[in-house]
Amino acid sequence: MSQVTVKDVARLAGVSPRTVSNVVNDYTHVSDDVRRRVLAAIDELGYRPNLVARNLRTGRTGLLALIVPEIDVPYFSELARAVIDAASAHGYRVMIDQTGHDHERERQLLTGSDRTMLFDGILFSPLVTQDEIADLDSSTILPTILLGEHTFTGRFDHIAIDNTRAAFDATTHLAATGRRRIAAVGTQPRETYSTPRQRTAGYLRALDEAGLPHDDDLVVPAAQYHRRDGYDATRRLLALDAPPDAIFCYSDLLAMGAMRAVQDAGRRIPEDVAIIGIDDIEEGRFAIPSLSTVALDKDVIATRALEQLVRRIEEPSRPATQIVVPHTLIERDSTRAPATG
Amino acid sequence: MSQVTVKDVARLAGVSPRTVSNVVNDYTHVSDDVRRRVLAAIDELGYRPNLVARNLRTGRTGLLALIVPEIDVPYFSELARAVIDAASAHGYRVMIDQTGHDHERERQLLTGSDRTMLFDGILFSPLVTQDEIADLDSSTILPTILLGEHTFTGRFDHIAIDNTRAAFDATTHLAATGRRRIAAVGTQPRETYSTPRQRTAGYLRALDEAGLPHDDDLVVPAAQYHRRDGYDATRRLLALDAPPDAIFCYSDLLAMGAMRAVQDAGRRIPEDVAIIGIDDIEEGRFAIPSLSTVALDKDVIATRALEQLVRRIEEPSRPATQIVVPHTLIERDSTRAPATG
DNA sequence: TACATTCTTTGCCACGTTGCAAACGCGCTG
DNA sequence: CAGCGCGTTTGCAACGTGGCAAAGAATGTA
Repeated sequence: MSQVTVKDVARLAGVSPRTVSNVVNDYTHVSDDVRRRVLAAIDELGYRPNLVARNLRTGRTGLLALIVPEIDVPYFSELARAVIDAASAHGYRVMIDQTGHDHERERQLLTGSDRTMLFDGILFSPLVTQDEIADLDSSTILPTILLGEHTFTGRFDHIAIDNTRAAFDATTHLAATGRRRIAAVGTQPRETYSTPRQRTAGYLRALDEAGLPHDDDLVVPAAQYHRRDGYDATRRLLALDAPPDAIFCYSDLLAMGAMRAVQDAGRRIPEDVAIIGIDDIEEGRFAIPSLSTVALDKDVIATRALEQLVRRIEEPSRPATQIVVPHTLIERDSTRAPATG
Repeated sequence: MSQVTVKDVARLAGVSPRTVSNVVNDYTHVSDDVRRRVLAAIDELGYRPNLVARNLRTGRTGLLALIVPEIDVPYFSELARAVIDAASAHGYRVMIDQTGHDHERERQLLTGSDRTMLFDGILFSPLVTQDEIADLDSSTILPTILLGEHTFTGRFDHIAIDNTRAAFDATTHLAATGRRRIAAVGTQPRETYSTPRQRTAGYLRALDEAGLPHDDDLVVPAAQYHRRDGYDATRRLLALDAPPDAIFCYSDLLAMGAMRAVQDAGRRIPEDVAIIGIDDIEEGRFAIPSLSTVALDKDVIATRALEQLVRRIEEPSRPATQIVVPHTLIERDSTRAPATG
């Protein structure tokens, strides 16, 4: 456990500490002989560079922070996997923070008011905050990339999803299979959360274009996007005098709960009720029935996010950019057209 | 972005840098007047202590590494959530590395041969490595806690699960509901992986105690523990001349794939085939039918692991201990006794 | 008033590393 | 053989912080 330093290596190899550093950092002009001796000494002593010291000197830590609401929500764990892999390709490692849907905590994490100066950059996937972000002075915080929000303020780099369009596509798909009473699950009581707001907008527009009426009874909030919330919301929908024949859930996880609720109520999917989500989590592919969804390509999101972040770390003053990642409708068993139109 | 240091604060507050440090660290003997002035200066300049420098000085980083095979496997993402929360309670933050089932990478991560000296400790959940761990000299690496393995070598602190017993309980439960041909899914080609070996041992012992014969055809390997692996293994089982009437999967995720395969084959759960897993992931609670399982309490695992790790960080030379976390059989719909015994 | 005691504040230094630029050594050229 | 240039190695200093112990100020005691 005792720290072996460049000095120890230098002494053993019979060179200066500085030369050891040169070897470790692959400096060009090092003779083969010296390199061999130094490497042998490193090996013998089990020397490992102290990253903290190195980073104090260079100002880089090689660490990024990924901030998500909850890591055990499949969308975020799948995203985290992609992010960690993408970061690894750029030589970075990823620390994960959870906000637990807590506004104030999101803000703290983002401004670094507690987690100071230990990271080279931040990847932030805000579930809830929006206005707060706009208030922040982007020049005072670390290089930051926002993931998944759509409203672009010009202050932060942004890997966005076209939420409105995704919701529109999902709802239109349901209408195209002959559904007439299409419910939406996942609105939020707080108006400020932009993702659900955008999805609701897309849902309503799709109803308009399909010539279907709006029905407030069919638009149900979900406090968080857990299976349980989808389950509860769907039970409420099924208890209506005129229950829906299709449910568009604002996330796949909500949809998993919805599917369970429909089957618990003794109704069939998709014959009685069709269900579609957004995210394309692995779980939906193996669900019974398999879940139709709007796929967000997490690998593309992660790859683009890391390109942007690395670029911004190297050039902090560059103008903020926005990238919209395309999505794809994936039709599976949960929305197959029923035998009778 | 430019770094504000104690010196800047000291200059503005009209005190020495050292005094600023005293204020920041809540040193006892600081006059109220000075404290006020320093805090005001900190506020005005937006000073944030540089953790890298602090950590270089104190030798602590406040960072832990959590090493798992894949973060998007629900068991590990749920475990990660618990670990991050538990770490947070001790003032630590958690960096996550994925081994991707890669032996050599597990070894590298564990010995820190690349990730040098940046963490105060390691939480390591090895899916595969076992012998390698035994070879390591525990005194040369960071404080490390192993999660989930059972074989205790006395070299590392260990939060263990009684794998043998868990598998025994699961299999015995299937036998108790009248199943006669109980399959096991999840053995590994490589004999060295101890978790599957222990589970197989428990499975076989349960068969013995229930008076059921062993049948090699009913013991199926799964390369990794993904839904797809469970699906493929189960298809093979169902294609047997004498297919099983119950399947014990070595993880819930395997079981999710197994359930899908059974239903794709037009057979009913639990009437034709009962299925049980291990892990108690949230997904299984909402599956259709809901999945019986052996629950491993991830919060307890995480809490105990952090207690141990913090203790070891403070006292590196203390003897290694092992804690076995209890498990619980949870009966749900996937193993309800069929109407006819 | 002189001295002991306690409370505050400070200067110096080191943590382990790398940037900088100077120094060294060697072979080549004129 | 002097002089030059390139390849190689090195000493010094600094990144920003906190440990240490001593200096300085304030208070209490004889």
